[in-house]
Amino acid sequence: MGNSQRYFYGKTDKLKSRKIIDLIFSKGKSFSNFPFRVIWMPVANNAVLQTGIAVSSRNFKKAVDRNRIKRLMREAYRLQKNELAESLISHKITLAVFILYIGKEMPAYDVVFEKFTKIISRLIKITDAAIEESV
RNA sequence: UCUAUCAGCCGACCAUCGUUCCGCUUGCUUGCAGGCGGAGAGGAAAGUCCGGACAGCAAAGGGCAGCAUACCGGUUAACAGCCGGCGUUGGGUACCAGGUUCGCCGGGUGUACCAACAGAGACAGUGCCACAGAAAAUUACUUCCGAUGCCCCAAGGGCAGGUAAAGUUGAAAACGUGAGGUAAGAGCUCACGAUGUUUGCUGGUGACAGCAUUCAUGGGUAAACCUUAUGCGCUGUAAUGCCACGUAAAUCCUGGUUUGGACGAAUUCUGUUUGUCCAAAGUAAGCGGCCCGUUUACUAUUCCCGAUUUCGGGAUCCCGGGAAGGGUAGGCAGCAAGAUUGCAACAGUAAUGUUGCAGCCAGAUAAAUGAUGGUCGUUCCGCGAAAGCGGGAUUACAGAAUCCGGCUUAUGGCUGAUAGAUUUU
RNA sequence: UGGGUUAUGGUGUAAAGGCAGCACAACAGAUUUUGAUUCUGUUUGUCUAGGUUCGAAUCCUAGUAACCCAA
Repeated sequence: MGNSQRYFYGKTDKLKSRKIIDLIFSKGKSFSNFPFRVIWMPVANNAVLQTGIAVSSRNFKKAVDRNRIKRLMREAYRLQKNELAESLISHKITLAVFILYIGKEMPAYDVVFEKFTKIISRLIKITDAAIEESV
């Protein structure tokens, strides 16, 4: 790492393991910031921060719309997640996060971007608090 | 200009950041990070409605059941697709005769036009056809008649009986019109016509068409059962094979024979024990429904009880089958060169096929192909005589998931070709 | 990805091809000083589009929506 000016969201940064996803959904903690719902949990893993993204096919029947929303979410996350990663590195924990879109209408990119800034700052706050508790 | 059909295309470039795969390269922690280069959604990728390829079920046999298809010929790997033809129905148009209130009306025939057709069989059989109506398929309500027979008997009437021409109903009513015939009637007979059937001839590969002939005329429904013909074994790439990790080598249920023959061995030697092979029966499993047929297996240690050569019952071990349950959620192959794409020539009415040349064209797996800005192009709105200026949009339907051939459904705009209609010259 | 089932008033559910019912709900009226209960009446429907048939909720074809299963 150390090159924090660059904004990657590659293969290793994505949460792909079925095992961890099942674990996170059954035992992880969550909060909502409409139209998003965030599920997170500290997990022992090789990567510092892994994030998954999903849109319900119940709310969006067409694959085109689901892909569109996921692309917007990925873009917003990619540009803002470095702050969170740095905080995690300084605290020396690894985190798994899963973000769901629970709205029922197509979002605009500006709204998604603003919501993600709030989500990221809240995640940083929460992890700091958790570390202090455990210490 | 509009409509229909067919074919083609859906913005271009630059900058910044990013994404999946491949190749080269640098670094080391040997599978990760950086750099450079290349490739990266569709006509329907969709629905999953058909047909195949491919894989597994040992091999994929026969019959029944089940499912699908249904005019003919061609095409194809195959198809319920496609192409060409045949027939039926409807429309249009032309002609013919008729009626007319001169506006037109209904009928018949032909056709090189257009459209639709689940377009085999209702003369193999069974079922069904509400309400209405006499009657919905061997029937008779109102009628008509009562020649024949019987009764009252002058006329005439009644009954038995005959009849289905006329009437009403209905979606559908027992070939149509005319004449003969009769007691009244009836294809009962005849003429013309309609429809079907038998046989023959001609043309056509064939569906079929034309002509002659024979017999008939009792509706509809097979997207009711069914009959005939043809085809189909079942399951699907999350199939399947391999590697790694891990669990349960646990639990429950069930099966693990009999007879005969040949050859050999042992022995207490004409009887026992045992090995191999063959045959028959039996049991189990497979050929995913059933039957036939067929294939494979029937290898087993020790102990206890009854009985005491044989045998019966039970437990344990081993093997086969099944049930429920436990574990894994990682990787590789399948998996991207093919019924392939483009162009040309040839064969064919066409669908399509053959040959030649050139090309390699997505491969993800919580699932890549994106975001921002600018210029140009396209288009919309407003102002304006115009040049132009300002603002907006950059699009419809829609996102690969094993791969192909079709079908169906959703779809905005632009370009070209063909056909038709209208207007102007 | 592959396979299957269903669709009938606002809700739950019946109906051999022949008048589309039942219960609850809603609304109105009666009873009651008022409300509840009870009684009477009314409204609202075969998922959509074609086809077969004289006639379709039912049969056939295509579509739409909802649900379920395999791992």
